[in-house]
Amino acid sequence: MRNKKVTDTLPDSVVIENFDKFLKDNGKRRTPERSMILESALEFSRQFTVEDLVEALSNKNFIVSKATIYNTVLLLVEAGVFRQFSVENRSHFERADNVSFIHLMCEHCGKVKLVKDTNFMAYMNARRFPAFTTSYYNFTVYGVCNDCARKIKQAKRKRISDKKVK
Amino acid sequence: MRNKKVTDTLPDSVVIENFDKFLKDNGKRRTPERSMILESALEFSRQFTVEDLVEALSNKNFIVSKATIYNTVLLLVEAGVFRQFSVENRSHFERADNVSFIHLMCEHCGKVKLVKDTNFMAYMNARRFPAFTTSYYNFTVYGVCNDCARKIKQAKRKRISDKKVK
DNA sequence: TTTACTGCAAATATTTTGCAATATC
DNA sequence: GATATTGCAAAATATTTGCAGTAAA
Repeated sequence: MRNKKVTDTLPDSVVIENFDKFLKDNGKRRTPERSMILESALEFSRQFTVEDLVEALSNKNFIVSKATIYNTVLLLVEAGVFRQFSVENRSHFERADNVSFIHLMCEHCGKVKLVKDTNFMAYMNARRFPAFTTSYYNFTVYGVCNDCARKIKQAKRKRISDKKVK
Repeated sequence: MRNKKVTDTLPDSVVIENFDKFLKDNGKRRTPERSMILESALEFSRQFTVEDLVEALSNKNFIVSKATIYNTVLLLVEAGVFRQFSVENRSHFERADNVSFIHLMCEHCGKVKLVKDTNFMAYMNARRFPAFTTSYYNFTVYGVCNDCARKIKQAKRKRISDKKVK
């Protein structure tokens, strides 16, 4: 049982195959834009926004219009490859095979760390709710990461010494 | 244990007092707009949007500008009375004392049901994460409520019979 | 050759901001 | 009376849409 992979994510190649299949099955086309966008999206280890994608693509000198990026990420969501959610009224995306991880979101820098908790997952996977059919769940813990805690403490110290100067 | 109130939240009067204290402590003023907005916000048993508030207030013939409503709900969040989150890139608000409930969100109608799970709460209250200081958490289960499941089934049946007619 | 896709620009929706008039403390 | 708050309108931000030209199948 040790280290039995519960939700380690699919290899990228499988994700790409799955998306190709989705396109074919739905009479949609495989275009260089779509391939590049998926490839770049998979390079994010965590979540990303449309803006992040624009930047990542432009760093590779691959210029794609925003309309196409929006179109494509929504297609990826439809295909079940990524999951869309909303943070501060902006769409974020993350691999659909990441969802059963606990998300630690830092309220200060916005970064998300994924944590696996097999006890919790086992419990939740077995859990049923009355009059409700579960499709997936998202567990996000909000707080402050140590990096930011340190910065906040330093800033506070500075503010106090500034006061003394006055 | 039976029928123990679903949400053991604070009484509204206490919430109002807390907000008043927050205003006083921060050199802010108590205005009729702020009082009415808080009162209306507390009448939502679950989450609500700014648009919901506009409607609720206008039903009471209390016309407040959107700018003031935005200003006030953000103040309520700052005061720790409500929590703000984002669904489909729109701000939603809910009482901060609701957060430790499991949220069952119907992907079809968007309604949220709160469920208490003492096992889960006890586990999470004790849970610590490395290099991270928790402030609160949100556990949302996405799926389809029975009401919507029924509607979807009916719609499907209709589609099939429509096809036969063709 | 058909028609799905791309990219641009315009449209939409939500939230934020600047500022004059007003009301609270 | 000083200044925080309100409301309006304009600005900012993210996303969606319409459409002409382009390219995948």
